[in-house]
Amino acid sequence: MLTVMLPDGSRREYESSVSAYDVATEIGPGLAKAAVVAEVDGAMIDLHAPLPSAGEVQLRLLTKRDRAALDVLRHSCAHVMAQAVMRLYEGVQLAFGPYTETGFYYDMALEKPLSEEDFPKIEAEMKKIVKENERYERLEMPRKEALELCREMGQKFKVEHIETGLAEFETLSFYRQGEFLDLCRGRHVPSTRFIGKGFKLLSLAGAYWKGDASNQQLQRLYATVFFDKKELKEHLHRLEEAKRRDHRVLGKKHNLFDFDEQVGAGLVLWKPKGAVVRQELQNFIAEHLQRQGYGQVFTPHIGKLELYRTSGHFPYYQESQFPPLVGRDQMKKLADEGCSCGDLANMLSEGEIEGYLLKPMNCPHHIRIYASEKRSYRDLPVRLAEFGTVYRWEQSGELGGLSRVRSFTQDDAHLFVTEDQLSDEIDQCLDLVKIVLNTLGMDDYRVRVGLRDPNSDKYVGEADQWDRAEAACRKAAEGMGVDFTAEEGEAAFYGPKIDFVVRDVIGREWQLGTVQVDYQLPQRFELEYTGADNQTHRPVMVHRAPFGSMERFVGVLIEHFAAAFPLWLAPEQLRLLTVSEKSETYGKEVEQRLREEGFRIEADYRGQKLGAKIREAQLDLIPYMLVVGEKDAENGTVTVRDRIEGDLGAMPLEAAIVKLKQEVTDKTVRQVGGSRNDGDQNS
RNA sequence: GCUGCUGUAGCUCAGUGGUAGAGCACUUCCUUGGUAAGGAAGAGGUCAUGAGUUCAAGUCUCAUCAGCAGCUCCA
Repeated sequence: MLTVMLPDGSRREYESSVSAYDVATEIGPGLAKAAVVAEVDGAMIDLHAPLPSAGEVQLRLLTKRDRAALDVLRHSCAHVMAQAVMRLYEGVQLAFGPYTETGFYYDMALEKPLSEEDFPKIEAEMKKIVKENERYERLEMPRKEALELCREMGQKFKVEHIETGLAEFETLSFYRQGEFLDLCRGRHVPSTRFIGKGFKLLSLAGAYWKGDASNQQLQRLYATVFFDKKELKEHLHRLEEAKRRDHRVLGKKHNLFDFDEQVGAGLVLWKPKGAVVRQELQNFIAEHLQRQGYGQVFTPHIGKLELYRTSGHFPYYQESQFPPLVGRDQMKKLADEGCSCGDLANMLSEGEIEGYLLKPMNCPHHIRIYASEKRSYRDLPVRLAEFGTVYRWEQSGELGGLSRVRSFTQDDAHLFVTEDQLSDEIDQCLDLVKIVLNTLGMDDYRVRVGLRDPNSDKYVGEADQWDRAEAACRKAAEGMGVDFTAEEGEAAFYGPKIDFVVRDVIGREWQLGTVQVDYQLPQRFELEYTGADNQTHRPVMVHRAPFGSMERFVGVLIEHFAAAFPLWLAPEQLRLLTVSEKSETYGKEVEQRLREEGFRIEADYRGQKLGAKIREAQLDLIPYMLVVGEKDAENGTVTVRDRIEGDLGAMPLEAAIVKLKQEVTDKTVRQVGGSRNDGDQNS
């Protein structure tokens, strides 16, 4: 006898074999119709699969309101998509077809590659399959039979997967709907009818078999599905909305930065308006560095290869660096000797000839500053900060907007501390990151503690030092009072780290602020200090950058504010608008006064109607407009218009200055509440 | 780096192998208007670059450069 416990606490008993669907039918035909899949003792099971014949189980029936049911639907839809493709095209080899956070994909190899022009045809075929309402039928068989079956079907990826990834499984499952049969763990909706009309093919991309770049590249067909068409429409609408916040689009529209083919890929040109944002952020950090006892330094953009041989950056990370700069005389000599590029690379690696490197990191330079003086424990911590520009040869396919560039400026600092000071110093660094994020109202981030991957050999240093450093990071993260995840394989090659990770508008994650603990570089550079015991000791290093890089941070910030910056960051804080050309003289007086007070102000004296000037200023996302007309000239007032609130009325110029200055000092972040004043009503 | 797509005016984009187009922006003139678009005229192009096919190429082919999506990578 089987006892079924339901989430509401009720229980039902069955003598004969039943499925979750049978139970649902008994409870009510409405539930039976709405049920998509079931959960038995926490494990997903097909609705029509038989429940155990005896004992007691917890049963939960999932409907389209459950997120887990949506994942199942998407997985089922992936099968339908594969089925459609196989009906339409020859020689389709299927790889994997899972659901994702927002949809699903199927990786496959075809004789003739698909293009987006094929989408309507595939979608039409999928509609047909949905209408055919084929049942998803689960088949289980021993691995030998499964292997044989996949061989017969000519599905070489499935064969390989059974032989490698699924080597430990004795029994394998397949799902069949209509003529389509696929190796699959499940689960699925009962039949294709459940998929409905809320699906859409989205894009086509390349993907490597099993995610390995040395394997064959497949075609990945991206799509999504929702339980109803309305949800699909909303999803597509959200994607469109996100595109409007894209920093690459807004950066161009508002003249913040640019890229230029002639300058080179991944090399940012900061235009005056973008430079203001970056400079204000730097000033903001610099103020906190001063408070926290940092010393500001400047170092060159290049350094000898010897420096990076010592640090370990060269030749091991050569492929992500710009190639070394070799002296002219040396190049000539080598050329005369008939030396090949390969020979040159070898000689550089071996240190037989010297060269310079565009710096990929600032740490070695800062280390040499530390080493330039005899240090006592009384000097520690030594905190060296620099907005240091570094150069990395990112793969061409990785470049994108401000998020991934080949030259970027880190708000970098290196702390040289005693073992005893380490914990407090890490805390102080984390505080700084939190101050930055709080000030800007960015609360949508996650914290990641990056630990070494025990199976990799890319790390340098002793295991016990790593253990201590990792423990210090964990402890610091715990002390922050926010959720964090510890992730193996996310450490730097010299030590573990604590990263602040945010998402951009298209859902990609970016590491911003970072704090890293390092026992290795002090050792490689043989750094020392004299302790209270008059013995020589080795300092520990902390690398930290609250923004990460100015480029990436500004990129994220543009998307965060949709380019409508708070007053203290706005490239153009104020715009003065004259009601008519009669007020130009008074306008110039007011403009000059505000400029002297330190505001970034522009004025619009054109013979246009006020309404037109206001509209332009709104679309340009100017925080405050100062309207001056003949009445203002008489009374010595300005009529303030807030980008968000609208007309605030006339006030004496001096009163406006006080108000605006206060908002700048407070770094106030004011979010748009209304619906029509975020400047993109027209786009 | 790999796969696919894209590159036309400052911006967003039309353009059938046969004389280069629109909207916005810009310039000039008219309008002097108090809180989201006043009117008229004008200027603006090596169709990314280089080769090829063709009587003829923005359009077809190839290469290069750059961008986009995804994959791989990110000290």
